[in-house]
Amino acid sequence: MTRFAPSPTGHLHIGGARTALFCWAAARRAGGTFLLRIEDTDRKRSSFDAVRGIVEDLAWLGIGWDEGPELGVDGVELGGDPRGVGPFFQSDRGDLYDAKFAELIEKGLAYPAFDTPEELGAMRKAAEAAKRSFVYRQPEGYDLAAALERAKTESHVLRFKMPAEPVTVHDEVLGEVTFPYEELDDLVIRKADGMPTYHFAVVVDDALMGVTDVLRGQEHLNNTPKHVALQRALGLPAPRYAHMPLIFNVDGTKMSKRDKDKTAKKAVKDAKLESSPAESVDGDEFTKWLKDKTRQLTREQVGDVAKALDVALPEIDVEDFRAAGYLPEVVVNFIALLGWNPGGDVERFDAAFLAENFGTDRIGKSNSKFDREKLLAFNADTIQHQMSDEDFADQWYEWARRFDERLAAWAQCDRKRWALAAKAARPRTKTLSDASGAIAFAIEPDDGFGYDEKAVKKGLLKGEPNGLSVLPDIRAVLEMTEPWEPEAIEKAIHGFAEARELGLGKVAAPLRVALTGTAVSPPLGESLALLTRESVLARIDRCIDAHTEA
RNA sequence: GGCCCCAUCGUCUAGUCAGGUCCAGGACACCAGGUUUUCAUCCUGGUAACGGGGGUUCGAAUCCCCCUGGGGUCACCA
Repeated sequence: MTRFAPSPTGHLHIGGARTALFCWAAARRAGGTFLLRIEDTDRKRSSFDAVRGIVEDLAWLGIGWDEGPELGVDGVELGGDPRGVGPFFQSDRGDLYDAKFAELIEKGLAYPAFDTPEELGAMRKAAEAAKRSFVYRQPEGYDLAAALERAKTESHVLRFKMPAEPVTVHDEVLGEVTFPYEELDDLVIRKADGMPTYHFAVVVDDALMGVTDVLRGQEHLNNTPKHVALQRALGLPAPRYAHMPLIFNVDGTKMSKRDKDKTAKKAVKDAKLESSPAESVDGDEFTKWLKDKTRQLTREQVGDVAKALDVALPEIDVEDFRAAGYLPEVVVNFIALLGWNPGGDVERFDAAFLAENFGTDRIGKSNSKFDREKLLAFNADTIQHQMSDEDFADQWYEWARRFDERLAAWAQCDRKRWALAAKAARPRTKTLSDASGAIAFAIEPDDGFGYDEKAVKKGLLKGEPNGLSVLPDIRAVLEMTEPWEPEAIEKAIHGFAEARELGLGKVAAPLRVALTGTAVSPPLGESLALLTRESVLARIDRCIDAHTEA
């Protein structure tokens, strides 16, 4: 029994996705159950929208939960509560926690505390000055009965009375780790608003839900002795723990939303912009944001700014990778490799392989850096070498429906042409979002593009005979070519080049300029077939017109 | 700063637990050639690492200690 327990305060971070993936894989490998629990005890920051987003991201990655909130994602119903261990939103579990609070108070292991934030701040400062950790302890001469009485009318928190002994944590990845009592404090277990803190809720819920294996990030290692102490105090079973290494940017910084603001700010400064390039960001906000290094725009706003400046933002959340056109199976493969590997030289595998081979014994101990270059290489390899044209056409279309409406509309109006576009684009695309670049010329109106100067010089004007002079003759051939399909067109062009004893480049180059305005396009047969014959002839005429005077 | 964790190519890592088969293997990136009508592919080759110092041992990337370096954590956030 494993669980993923996100706090719904934002999008699913790529690191969180890896945690979820490993929990899922561990359960699958063991023939166990994977459970989803929503840790929404921070009522100010939690939202159902965030739950929705996280759940959709998990589903996109192919990580389905056996037990948990019953939610439909893309028509698939997930979750359920066959054992009756729910509800799965911590905010709905108040009665369960209250019973445990009462139990601890009765045992004399929990007590109310009335310290103000100012008092606590002063204690922290004192600890810092004394060069030791801040550790809260029950004051000398504390009168529990009096405090309990006072707590009836006064705002307070409930603290756990930490037993005076060291705690050893048994970790599947790191081994035995012992924490001295001097580092473990009387932590808050119930906030002033009555909600349990994370430490308390996680211990109670894992036990009540029968969780046997907890896999989480190494940032939680220092929390674990607190959880273990709480389990002992409550007489609850302890799950097995496996703490995994963390993921950072290549430069060693944390992968955080802030990176996007940083990138956008740099782009704005490089472009020497003084006013907001995006409608969603008003002038005042823009100036403040630009001046203040720590200030952040919303996800949508940064996106708008970046779009206006045509810069790519670093992907941080699962949603970012999805929007950037990475395939879910590639993301799964890549993040699995950050901290786990099956041994030997194997590195390309799918979720099914993970489900069969995953084990905490092969989780690494050291942190890793997220190298987008390698992710991109995996994605390109998958698209170009492991996918069929049909499969690519479908996935690309699904992507466009969500992230590129104009492209989706174009795809919609002629499915046969879309299949051809996919065939032409697939061998030269690395991500679904860059795929449209290869066939963009076909979407433009016939007179909707300009001519690249270099391409014109080289493809049209240079040499003897020059490309421009070849155009009328190849036009005549194309006028007669039947059927208007890649193979026949290719054959006609080759035949023409041979008959005229011209190198193929001598024909291809001017055609590319005429049809795309550039020196680059997919193979000619496919490129021409993507356009109608009328379109091709019109573009050739326009090109001849445009360059004959010059 | 206290406590805790970690340490193999630029990056992800195999090898470490059971020391010799490792003058350290794979992948991405990079460099050089080649194939290709453009682009993208593809092929061949190459550069590149056991953080430092002490031990233990016939023998250490592998075991021990110290140092150095990196990271986590020290909330009424999770």
